[in-house]
Amino acid sequence: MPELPEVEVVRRGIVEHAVGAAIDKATVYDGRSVRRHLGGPTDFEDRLVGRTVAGVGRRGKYLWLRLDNDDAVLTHLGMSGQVLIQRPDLVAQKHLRIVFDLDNGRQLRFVDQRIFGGMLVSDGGADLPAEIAHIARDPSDPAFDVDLFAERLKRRRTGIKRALLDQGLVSGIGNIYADEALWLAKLHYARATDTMRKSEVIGLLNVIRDVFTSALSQGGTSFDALYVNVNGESGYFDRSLEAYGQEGLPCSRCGTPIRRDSFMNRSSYTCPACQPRPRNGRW
DNA sequence: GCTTGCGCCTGAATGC
DNA sequence: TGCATTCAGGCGCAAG
Repeated sequence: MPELPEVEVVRRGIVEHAVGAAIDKATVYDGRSVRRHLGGPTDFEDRLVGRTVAGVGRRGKYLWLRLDNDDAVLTHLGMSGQVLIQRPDLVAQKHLRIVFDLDNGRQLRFVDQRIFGGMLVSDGGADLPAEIAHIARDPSDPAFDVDLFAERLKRRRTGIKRALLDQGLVSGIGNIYADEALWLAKLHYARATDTMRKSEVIGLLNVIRDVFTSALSQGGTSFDALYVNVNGESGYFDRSLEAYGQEGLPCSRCGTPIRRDSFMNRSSYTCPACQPRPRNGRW
């Protein structure tokens, strides 16, 4: 699924290939991809015709097209979403859900196999859509407030992984990203947030930033004018994972087999030696 | 107010 | 072979 670096790559791709273009026509092929747009598919389409894309914003894994009337097209890729900029004559993808015909001779296509993602028109949301005002900044955002984050962690009564996955606390971190960051920082997912030392919090944030930065430098070259890369299998799956999905394989630091635990209806991977379970851990 | 768990989806992988 | 079941995941929402 697209992780934070991939979403930023998509944002930059849209900036390059769609900003300044007007939307001649919008077509929703699957209403489920706009289910969060309360006015329904027809209203969604109608409100975009004639609008110009003035810019592209991002908060966590959410993207939005800033429109010239101060509205926004809020977009989330979910687990399998792609945004493609293509020629209109290219054959439609199997899971093509939404198409914008742009006046620059291109189409902006939203393709999403599992429909966990979607789009909606946000009233007056060009600056920051109200629908995502509750989403925190990501650790690579210059305005991310480390002190505030550490303080809020301290007040939580939960485990560090839950906290990392809570987009209201810090955004952009999914299950894979969380497991890899915790492995790098040698922290167990059940570590109680209120026992975290400031230095540990800072170390964890630095690890997350490092992964983001290196992924971004690699992802930035992987698309051209006709394809804004959001390949669902790119990014993390191209890199070598240290913990996620490595059950039974030796930890690259110490050789202990990586273990898999069921956690929050999904999997968590840890090195039992490098990341020992805390005595007073919290889920 | 905070924490926890469900349900939305598809298709690949697995089980019988 | 073929059908049925399980699993993966982000996020909104409701229940605790």
